[in-house]
Amino acid sequence: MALRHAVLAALLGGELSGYQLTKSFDLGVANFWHAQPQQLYAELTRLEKDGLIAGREVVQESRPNKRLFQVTDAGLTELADFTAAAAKPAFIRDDLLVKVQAADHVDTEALIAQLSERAAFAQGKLDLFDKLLRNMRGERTEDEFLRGGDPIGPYLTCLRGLAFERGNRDWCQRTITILRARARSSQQSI
Amino acid sequence: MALRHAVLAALLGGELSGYQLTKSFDLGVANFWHAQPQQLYAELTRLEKDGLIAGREVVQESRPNKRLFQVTDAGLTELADFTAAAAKPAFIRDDLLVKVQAADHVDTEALIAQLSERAAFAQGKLDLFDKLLRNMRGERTEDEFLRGGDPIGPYLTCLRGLAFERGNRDWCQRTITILRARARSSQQSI
DNA sequence: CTGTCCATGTAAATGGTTACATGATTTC
DNA sequence: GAAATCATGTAACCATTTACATGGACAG
Repeated sequence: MALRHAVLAALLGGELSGYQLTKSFDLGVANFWHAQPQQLYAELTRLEKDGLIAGREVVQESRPNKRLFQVTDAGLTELADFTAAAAKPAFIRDDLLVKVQAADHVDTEALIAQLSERAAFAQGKLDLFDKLLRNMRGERTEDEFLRGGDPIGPYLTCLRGLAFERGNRDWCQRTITILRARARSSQQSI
Repeated sequence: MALRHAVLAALLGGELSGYQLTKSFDLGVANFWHAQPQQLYAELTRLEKDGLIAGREVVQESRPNKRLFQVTDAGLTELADFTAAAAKPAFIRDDLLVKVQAADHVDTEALIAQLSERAAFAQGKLDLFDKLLRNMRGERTEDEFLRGGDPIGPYLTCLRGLAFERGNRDWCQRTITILRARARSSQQSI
């Protein structure tokens, strides 16, 4: 049951509406978790019912009203308890890897197409994360920010997201190169 | 619905029993997917009913009988179709990252304890993957194996697993260092 | 004689995805 | 005039986890 804690963690930066939460969880800005809008709205309702967040209505004129939520003291306690408890290891679970696992038995071109797409996607996220990091640290160098910048949590998770996507991109590109080379040499031997 | 394809991909290497499948999916040997034993047994039943795998009973003396499964032609077709279809992007979903996201609001020591544990876990997987890779390529150098070794699929996914766990370990260690340094300097300023 | 490995499941509960629904406003 | 953005949900379905169950063989 970590979605609730992910939402709590996301709200620590300041109050947000369901819609704004949706945006951050969607664009991968919240690289520490991923969730559908429907899940978020449902979770917000539950969290408020349980008193872990408090919502306030904001009336708007030329757009629908919205509710902004912020973490309560009870919410902070809940997060502290969650942090103290043991974390389960995170496993990879990826369609694309399943396909590559079967590489010897499926069409190489189809595989390469998907790897390219994934590499491009990863590059997109890389660019985004890079921008976010620069934004967070402002004028400071990375070292300066890491030593005393504030808040540090989102910066650290963003660094993990960056490394993950870099790993993704590099592996995809390398795999493409390998598969292409093998395709060429097996053609020659026919 | 990719568990079925993960199972099919895992069976490509040769026929396996449910129990043997369990082992590989458990130990992270199948780094492309992760699943509980119960899920695997259920999926095997379904796959056999759908004719994508065929099982044969193996009678044993001093241990329970078992059923070995292998992929049928229909199963291979199914895998090919799956490979041709677009893959969804893989998202990180990790308890530990949620905790780090909240780093500014929770106990630093608890966080560091968890990061150390994760780093050790990642190191364990690194060692395992390294051994697996060496096993697969035998006498050959990595380059030789990548150029013509067989099967290549499992080798490629294992490389991804290796890179992922290396990323995990390095990030955990770096994060620990950063958090410790900050804890020290904030103590001095009190 | 206790614990681990082999071997296979069922049942209940929780978590996540997909499809559907609504309606005003601003931007192209 | 069409599409995207803001704003919030409900309902049905699928996937995953957790708990429970069984039983012989072998190692310490």
